[in-house]
Amino acid sequence: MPPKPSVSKLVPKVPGVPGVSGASRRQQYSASTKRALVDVAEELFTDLGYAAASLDTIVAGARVTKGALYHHFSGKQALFEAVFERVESDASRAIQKALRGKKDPWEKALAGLQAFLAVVQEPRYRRIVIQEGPSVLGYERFREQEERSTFANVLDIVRAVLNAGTWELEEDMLQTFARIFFGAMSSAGESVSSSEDPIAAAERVETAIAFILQGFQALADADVPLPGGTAVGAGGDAAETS
Amino acid sequence: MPPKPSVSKLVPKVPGVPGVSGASRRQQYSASTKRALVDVAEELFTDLGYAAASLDTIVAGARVTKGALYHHFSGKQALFEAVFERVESDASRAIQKALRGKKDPWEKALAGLQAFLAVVQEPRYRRIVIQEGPSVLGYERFREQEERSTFANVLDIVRAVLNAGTWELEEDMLQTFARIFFGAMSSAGESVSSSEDPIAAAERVETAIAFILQGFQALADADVPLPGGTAVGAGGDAAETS
DNA sequence: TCTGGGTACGTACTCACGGTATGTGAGTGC
DNA sequence: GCACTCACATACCGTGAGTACGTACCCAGA
Repeated sequence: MPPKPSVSKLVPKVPGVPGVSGASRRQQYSASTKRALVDVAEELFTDLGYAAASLDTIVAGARVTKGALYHHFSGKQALFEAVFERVESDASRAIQKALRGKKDPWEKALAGLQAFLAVVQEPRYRRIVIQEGPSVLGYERFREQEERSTFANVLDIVRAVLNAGTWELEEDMLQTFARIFFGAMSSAGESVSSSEDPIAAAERVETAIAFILQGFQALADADVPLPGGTAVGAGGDAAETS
Repeated sequence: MPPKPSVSKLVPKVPGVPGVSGASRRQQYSASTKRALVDVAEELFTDLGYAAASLDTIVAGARVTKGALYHHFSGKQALFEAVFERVESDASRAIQKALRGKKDPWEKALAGLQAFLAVVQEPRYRRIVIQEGPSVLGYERFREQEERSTFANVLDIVRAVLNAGTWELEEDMLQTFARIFFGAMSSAGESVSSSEDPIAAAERVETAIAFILQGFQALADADVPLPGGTAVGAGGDAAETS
């Protein structure tokens, strides 16, 4: 049996401010419902997780039907990806904003660290990007996305800090350091936000990272080169305590 | 209609070595099918991921039915958890084995780092623990598990290294440092195993971490205290190149 | 040796959920 | 005013997790 006629429900969800929009009414409505879908999806994915957030619940929350959803997105994963990208780009912008104006690399690093720690404590970032991202998108796609947003910021900062030392790093090594710091801060951020005293925990993390950076500085001052070969062995000798 | 009688299929999957096992035949058979389920599940979860690995496929692979599965496990998630625990404990054992005999903290750290990097490149560890773990188990449960296995090793190493310096660290700070290193190495491990030249990438990671540890050592030698307060500000001053 | 009980499954089913096929009316360009 | 298409709504399907229930086999006790 074909679908019943049914009274029209195509009413504008948001009237659309007549300010700058040069799009037609149809386009405005369409964009509005699409945004509504992403909004609701973001909330439900954050609260329930990807698997537990059903499409029925999402479309109900956006007051549309699955037809609308599948018109705008190719499936559940694509919807998640849209949410993911928005959360990511928001995070990236927040970090860049914190970096604005900072010129000294160490100051920049500290500001970036604080901004990153703040971001990583947002429930939506934790859940959607860190927790569910890798398993829903697959690690490859996840990494691609990260690469050109939040991770790019970290790479920037690390580049600034390390090039401020006496060494000239090659790109691969820079990437490695950036990966290490990125992972360190992600993990630290998780532990901060799941701590019972997040403020104190955040301070500890800042202290720890700052300490590591201080170590860099000390090595730079002492003109210690980055060992390029196998491991620490070459210039490091058998290092006892002191 | 009630289920048809059906010919018996309860044949031993593994005859059971009569060596040490003091259990009855029934118990042996039971344990055998349970192990078979976990084996197949581990493989399928690793290859396909949690969501894409259906229970039907798993039980078919283990040549049993869902009845058997639900007799041994309360559900899909419980099965995953069993797999998770096994992978985790294997990893933990591998790391502990690498640490055996090492007395010098720095040597111990390097050995632990190498072992961890090796573990984190195993597909099953990457997929089941790092990738799917947090989203399937939920971050809390995931963390609990990690806390008493792989992370415990890292904490151990960090404790040894940091206490080898001139500082006496309080427990919270140790945990923070351990978290940071744990995250750093997880992330680094991921990047290593998804690199097109994993060996070179692993070397870079070792170099980077060793360099960070060298920084620690330099600070220890210079009797630099761990700043307890807010940030690096105090002793750091505006550090230009050199 | 027989028998009752409990363990270790097998079978058939339900229900929720992601995805699809198809219909339809409001906008839009002409 | 009219055809056409876009932006949805409706009804349906397949799959897969979980469940209810039945049964064969093992083992302990009499």
